[in-house]
Amino acid sequence: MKPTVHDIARSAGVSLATVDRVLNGRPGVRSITRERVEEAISSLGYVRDVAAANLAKGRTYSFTFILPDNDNSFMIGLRDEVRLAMARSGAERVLIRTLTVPPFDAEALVAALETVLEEQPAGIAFVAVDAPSVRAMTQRLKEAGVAVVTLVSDLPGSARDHYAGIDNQAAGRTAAGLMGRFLDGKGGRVAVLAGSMLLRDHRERLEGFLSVLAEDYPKLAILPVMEARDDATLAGELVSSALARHPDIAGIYSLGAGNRGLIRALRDMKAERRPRVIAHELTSSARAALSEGLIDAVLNQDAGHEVRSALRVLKSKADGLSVIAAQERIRIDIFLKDNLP
Amino acid sequence: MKPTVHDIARSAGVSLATVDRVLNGRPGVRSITRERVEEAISSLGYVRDVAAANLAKGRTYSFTFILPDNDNSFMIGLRDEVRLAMARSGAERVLIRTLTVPPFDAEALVAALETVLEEQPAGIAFVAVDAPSVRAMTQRLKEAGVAVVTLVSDLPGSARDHYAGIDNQAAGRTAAGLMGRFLDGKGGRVAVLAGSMLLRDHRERLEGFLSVLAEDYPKLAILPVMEARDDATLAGELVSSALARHPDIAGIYSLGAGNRGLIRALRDMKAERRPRVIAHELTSSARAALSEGLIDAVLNQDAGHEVRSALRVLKSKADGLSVIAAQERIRIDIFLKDNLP
DNA sequence: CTGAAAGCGCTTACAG
DNA sequence: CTGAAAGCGCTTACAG
Repeated sequence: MKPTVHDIARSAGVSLATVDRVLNGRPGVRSITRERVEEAISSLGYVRDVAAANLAKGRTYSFTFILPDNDNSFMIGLRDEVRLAMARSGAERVLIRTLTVPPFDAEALVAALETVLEEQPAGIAFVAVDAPSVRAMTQRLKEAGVAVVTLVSDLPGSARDHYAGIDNQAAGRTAAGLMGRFLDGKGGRVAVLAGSMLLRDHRERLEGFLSVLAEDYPKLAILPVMEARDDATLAGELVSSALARHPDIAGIYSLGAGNRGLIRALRDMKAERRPRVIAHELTSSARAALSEGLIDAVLNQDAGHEVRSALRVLKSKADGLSVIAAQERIRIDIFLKDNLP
Repeated sequence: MKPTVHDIARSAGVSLATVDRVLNGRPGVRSITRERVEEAISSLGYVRDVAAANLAKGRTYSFTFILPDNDNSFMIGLRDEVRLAMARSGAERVLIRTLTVPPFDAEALVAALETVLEEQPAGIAFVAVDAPSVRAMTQRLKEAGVAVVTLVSDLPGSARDHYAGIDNQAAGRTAAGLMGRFLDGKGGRVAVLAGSMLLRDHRERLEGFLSVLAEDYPKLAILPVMEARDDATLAGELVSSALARHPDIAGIYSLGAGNRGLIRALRDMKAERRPRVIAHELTSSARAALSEGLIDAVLNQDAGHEVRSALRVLKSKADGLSVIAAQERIRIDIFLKDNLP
């Protein structure tokens, strides 16, 4: 049978309270006693029953998610997933709070984190804005013993415990690998539609995309990046005018949001003139465009997975447990019309 | 505060034991009493604390995994993942047993299931062999109240609770969608290398592949399917001779195991003559071939995810809980050399 | 510095 | 048909 605290107490000749003190690294135990207990723990091969511990502690994990109030489909979906997690969380002694902040606003994010810190939650997940002030704040959170997970957008080099999101460089490289093979034997120009170069994930995708094209497909000519600020109308205009100016555009990589405008521009073209198109995020309009054949491939990050993973990691960190790395890796899903879920 | 059994007992004016009987649908409660308790449960919005219940029950879930003793990389990896899960399971009152059986052998599988049934486990996961006897056995397992999950290979139309594996039809379609786009503007023949048409997953992949090629890329000519029985040597010979006979082979879809032989044949060719190649399962040799540029894309099922998902589902079913469908969908991973994990 | 006792939310014999 | 009491594995005041 699995050994329990009782077995350890008996074997070490101490009381339950002392076992508990040693188990949880609490002070007030003579080192001789501590050693006796530790000896018993390891010789019996004790592993703590976390569920029982939490029950006894009457512990409810309180976690806060800070999400930008962006109104694009992806962020809406992300907020929905957090809401779903909140609904499920009751059964698992987890209390999730949500805070929304204006997007891309480091000051607002820092202010929100400050507020949350005062509530002393067990953990925080937030969509990072890449700024020194956010890094400094993250450091303070960690010093206060709060588990910190960045969600969707990372803060590399900061003190955060974990990043729940995709590798955007790899996503860009993958898009290039696909595009290069799609256009192999055809040639032509490649257009890139981005949201904003101020966004770290967009920059990283672009970087990955360009580096692979340059290295593996040098014959493909790349047009200057168009920035549509994740705005569908602007995206549509930019794409239409680029297509008008360069009739030899053979491929388009849309690495940001606002795909509805892109799709409209594509639909306006003659079918046989349409370029190969790779876009991000499987929104309902992207899904429709895939089925219709307007978009060839969609790279997707699963918001549900990201939220569940963030939660699992927060819980593990709050318990001081380790995570299963392979399980928490957020993958880049690639969808063609043929493998739509 | 979350209501507990005590609150219900007080509110309904009964004892804890009676609350428990109603909660667990056990007999021996007058219907008037039962109604009073149910009234209290719903009016207080009670949700049971599963962790506490399991602690009280002293319950250990016992699950059995039945795995074929195939020696290809994928099956070896699958068995490794089950072993990892066993190592982790101690902490969660889960006991996992493993049984290996000869592959593709319905009788052996049925015999193994029979043995396992006598041990009355809470649940069973097995790599299905598609046969009526296995279906009948599955039915008996369910009648005995055992949770049943098929792993990697499904048994459609049977009584199993869940399938933890990919949609192989969709995988074949996806391969075709990629291949069609890779060869668009080039033309040529497409060769298909399979393990055995007796394997349901191979048949389904082929079916998906052929249907999309026929519908969307009618200009691509498809050579008769080669069956290499998942044997690397045979695969190498078949591919080499096909390439010799048909110098215009522009694409190869390898939908089974035994890719080492295929890779050898590819390496022997002049680089500029090499076809586009799509294969299955990210084994170490496939990974190397991707990096080397011998293989263009690998469709992969993550054995670790499949095992963890199977376990989660078995646990939920054993507890009579529902599962998060989106979380348990096993995705078809697509790897280029650019997004290798 | 250490221990006895009560309690977390549930279940389980046992008694009536 | 119903209930009082003990117990699952841990933690937490409180007392000494």
